[in-house]
Amino acid sequence: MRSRINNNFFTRDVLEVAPALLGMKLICYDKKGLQQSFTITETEAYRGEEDLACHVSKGRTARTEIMYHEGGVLYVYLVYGMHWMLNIVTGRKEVPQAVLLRGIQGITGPGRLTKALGIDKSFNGENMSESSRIWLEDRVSNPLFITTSRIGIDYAGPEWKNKQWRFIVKGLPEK
DNA sequence: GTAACGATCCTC
DNA sequence: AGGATCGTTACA
Repeated sequence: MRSRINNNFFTRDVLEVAPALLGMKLICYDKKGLQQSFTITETEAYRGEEDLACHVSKGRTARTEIMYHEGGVLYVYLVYGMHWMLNIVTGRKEVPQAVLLRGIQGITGPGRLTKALGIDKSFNGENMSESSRIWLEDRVSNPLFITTSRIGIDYAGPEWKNKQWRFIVKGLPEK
């Protein structure tokens, strides 16, 4: 029996948490109230105000306030007017970081992921170690993974664009 | 009040 | 290659 991941896991640095999420089970109730289970296959790290790809680099605002919370809560926001992005806040209080969930088994792409799970704005701020509708369960083994640069952040400039902060389970089936 | 811009995805 | 589509943000 796997156990629910508690807050000690999320309060670590995002660069530890992002790869450690690979292979974990994301349990979530869908729109019909049915419990669904998904293996996490792709994540991306966003780390602090100095990281020009991270939303908090543009200042502490109403939207990004949740990233300053202690790790373990969700940061959900809308991009391009139509896609919800699901992030897990990490690190200690006042240390703004988050992991973007980009893929789960059978589904690639952060927008497709939230659509499949029924994630929307109502999940913003949800606590992963206490929520009754979404949580994580420990992995059985540590999957091998590769790293690449992050996607869709050209505006952040080469230094941050080139950080190998995207983590993908190795050997995923094609499409 | 207005305007610009996305941590994307689908279709052509 | 281009369009969809709207919340957030900055600025007047």
